[in-house]
Amino acid sequence: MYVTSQIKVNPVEMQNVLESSAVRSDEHKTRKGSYVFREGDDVDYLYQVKTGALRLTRLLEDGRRQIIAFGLPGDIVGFPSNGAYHADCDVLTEGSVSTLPKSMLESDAVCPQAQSALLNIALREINAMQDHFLVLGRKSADEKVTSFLLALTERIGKTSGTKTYVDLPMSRADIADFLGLTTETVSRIFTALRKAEFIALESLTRVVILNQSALERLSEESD
Amino acid sequence: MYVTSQIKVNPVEMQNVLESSAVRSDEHKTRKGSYVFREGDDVDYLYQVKTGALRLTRLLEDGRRQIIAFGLPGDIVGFPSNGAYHADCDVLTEGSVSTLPKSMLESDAVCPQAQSALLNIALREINAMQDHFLVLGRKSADEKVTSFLLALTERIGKTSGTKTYVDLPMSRADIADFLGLTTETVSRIFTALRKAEFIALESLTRVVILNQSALERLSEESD
DNA sequence: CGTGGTTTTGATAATAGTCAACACGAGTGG
DNA sequence: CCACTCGTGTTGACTATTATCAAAACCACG
Repeated sequence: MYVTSQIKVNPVEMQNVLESSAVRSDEHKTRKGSYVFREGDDVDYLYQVKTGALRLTRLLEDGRRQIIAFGLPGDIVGFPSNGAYHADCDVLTEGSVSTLPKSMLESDAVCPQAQSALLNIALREINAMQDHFLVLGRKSADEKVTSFLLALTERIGKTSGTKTYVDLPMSRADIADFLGLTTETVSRIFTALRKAEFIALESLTRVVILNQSALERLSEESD
Repeated sequence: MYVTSQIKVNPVEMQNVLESSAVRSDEHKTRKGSYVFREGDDVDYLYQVKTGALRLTRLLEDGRRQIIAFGLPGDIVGFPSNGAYHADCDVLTEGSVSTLPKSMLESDAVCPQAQSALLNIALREINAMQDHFLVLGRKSADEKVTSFLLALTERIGKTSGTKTYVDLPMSRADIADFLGLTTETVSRIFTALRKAEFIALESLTRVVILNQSALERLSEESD
């Protein structure tokens, strides 16, 4: 998951392509805090998130951390580079993933259909990552946080009656490491948004969207 | 081209796969300042840079600019999303590109070999972009500029006798927009590196690497 | 109810941005 | 061949934003 308002494609559709293909997809549970894979491990599977949330992390030698992406329902994670995973992946919220065999990636294509589907997923991933470049490179802290909240709401927000809210699967520190900020800055912006009554915090993790259009304006303010 | 020290893969190898495949690749010249394609255009071809340099740009509504990547010899640009290009691509230094028909991307695979090669290229692209996230999100201005110079030297640097140098195909503003900085900051860092005698500027665009190990240290300083 | 981790808040500092002036170089036309 | 101009790059003074460091508040959990 990236901060992006890309054209939505029905994820179910793609999922179907993958499942209808001769590739068996084997579902299993994810335990909070456990690792799905680690950087450098040989790639055995790709994973499609069914429920719950994953975190993809890379580290700089000195310990600085960048969260590459969050894995939310529908996302496919675990794209290899030279046969190995290139990020750590652990579980933020328990749920389940289905595995796709790595043979899908190989050139002696067991199933060209599946490979084509995968190429399209990879292309969409590239597009989303490019959007995230804009966020990381050119947006202010407020813009980053507000566009993050909006994108997350888009993906996993819920509506009950007239109220729209989103349960954050990740900590403030995770949000900071995803957006290239510090925990304190993220926290301060949450507070400011709360004081402006653009959002409310029903709990630490439940964000109620009170004024979506104000957030949208904030997320791309130019002045 | 991203700021990254990824494992090198022989680009010629991949090129061969693509050319040996039933896909004819048709070479043609690029004129400085002209556009190869624009954001939103329907994708007709992918382009592999033979010589010269391209620039891939995306804009925020308010005009802020982010350079997504530079296209240097060997790079493949023009990956579509939903059938359209998602960045502007213009020519920084005249040279030539070869075109690869978009049919390579399609599922009724004319040539599964080529599609598999393409998937691998896309996966490598994703990997390189993830590295760039670390640069954009977690590195200081000095680290950004020095790692950029090193990566560029790696890609298109030349050695004459004992001297290593690189001719920058892009302006200071381009570097700034690639790294999420301002022109002034990039310029100041160039000056500082020159004063520290880590680099020399033989001309505005020719950077001589005087102290590579110092630059390497700077590019990942932690303090 | 205490303990440990996360979040929030505050005070201060550092980094990079902004705005403005000046320098430099390439190309143009007198 | 020498101004002149335009675009790009550099430098300086100042400002703003965000990071840092430290403390307090809050929550979750045993």
